[in-house]
Amino acid sequence: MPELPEVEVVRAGLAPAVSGATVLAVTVLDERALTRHPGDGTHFEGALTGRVFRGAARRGKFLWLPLEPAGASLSATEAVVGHLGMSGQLLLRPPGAPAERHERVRLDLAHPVHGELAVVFADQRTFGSLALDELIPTPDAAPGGYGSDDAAVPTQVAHIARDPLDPAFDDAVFRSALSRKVSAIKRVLLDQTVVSGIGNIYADEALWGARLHPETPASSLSTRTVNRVLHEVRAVLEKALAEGGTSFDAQYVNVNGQAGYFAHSLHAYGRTGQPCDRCGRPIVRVSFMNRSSHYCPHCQRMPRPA
DNA sequence: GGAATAACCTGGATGC
DNA sequence: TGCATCCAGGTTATTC
Repeated sequence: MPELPEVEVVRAGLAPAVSGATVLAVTVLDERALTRHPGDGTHFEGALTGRVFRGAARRGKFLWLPLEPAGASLSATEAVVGHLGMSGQLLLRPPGAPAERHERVRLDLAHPVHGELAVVFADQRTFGSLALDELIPTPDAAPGGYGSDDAAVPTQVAHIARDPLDPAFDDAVFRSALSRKVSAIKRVLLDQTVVSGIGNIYADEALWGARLHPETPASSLSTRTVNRVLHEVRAVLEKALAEGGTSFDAQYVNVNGQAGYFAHSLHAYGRTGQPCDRCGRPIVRVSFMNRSSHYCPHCQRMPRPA
């Protein structure tokens, strides 16, 4: 499932291909891919055709492609915002390539150096989406996301917190937010308004690394423990990024359709019944927030109530 | 206002 | 073999 490392791999692959490229044509095959777009498919096609992309940026699991000002919107700044949901893929294909399975939207581009190419948005479970959105200034005047120097962020991403790998991420703000949350630490890690980019896989992995039970109340954690959680979150995200992300099946691939290798490095997620890499006792799986939590009941014990 | 829960969605895996 | 059911989970609307 695309979390921060997977989305960053996609962003890094898209950036050189779309920067400076002109949109020749847009084909919307399934309007369910435009649930976040304010208009219909025809509007999306008309609004994008002829526009020029400036690059590719990302915050958490959201990525966006800023556009050069054009036509009536000379004074406005806009971007195509994308979210991969659970199964979305953004693929680079040669012009005229046959339709991908579950292809929803195709952008035909002309790049000044690379020539013509197609950006294909394919999505099996249709949780992902594309949208044309306005860019607004960031409150802290720092770059809106990784991959862009512009202090701007799409309106649809403005409520999302910065991710732990963002140079502008404020550790003190994160510690303060946790101290006010009575919810379980895993629930807080999945809350994209507190810290972005972490999904079920990396939350389980970071908590395993920090030796914390997923149900531990966030507000009960000491400053030292919160720092340990942050350290583990960053470590697991950076390692996953270096290994190209986590792929269990065909649901996550980079822009060239290749899978990542981080699934081989997992310690907790998806290892139900297998021995813990620290103590050898079996990893357990429990239901949590309509999904699953994987942890070692020996290494990650629930603290006793005060 | 904060926290918890349900709904959205498709296809693979599993059981009968 | 075919059908029904379960499961995966990011985001958001709804409910408490």
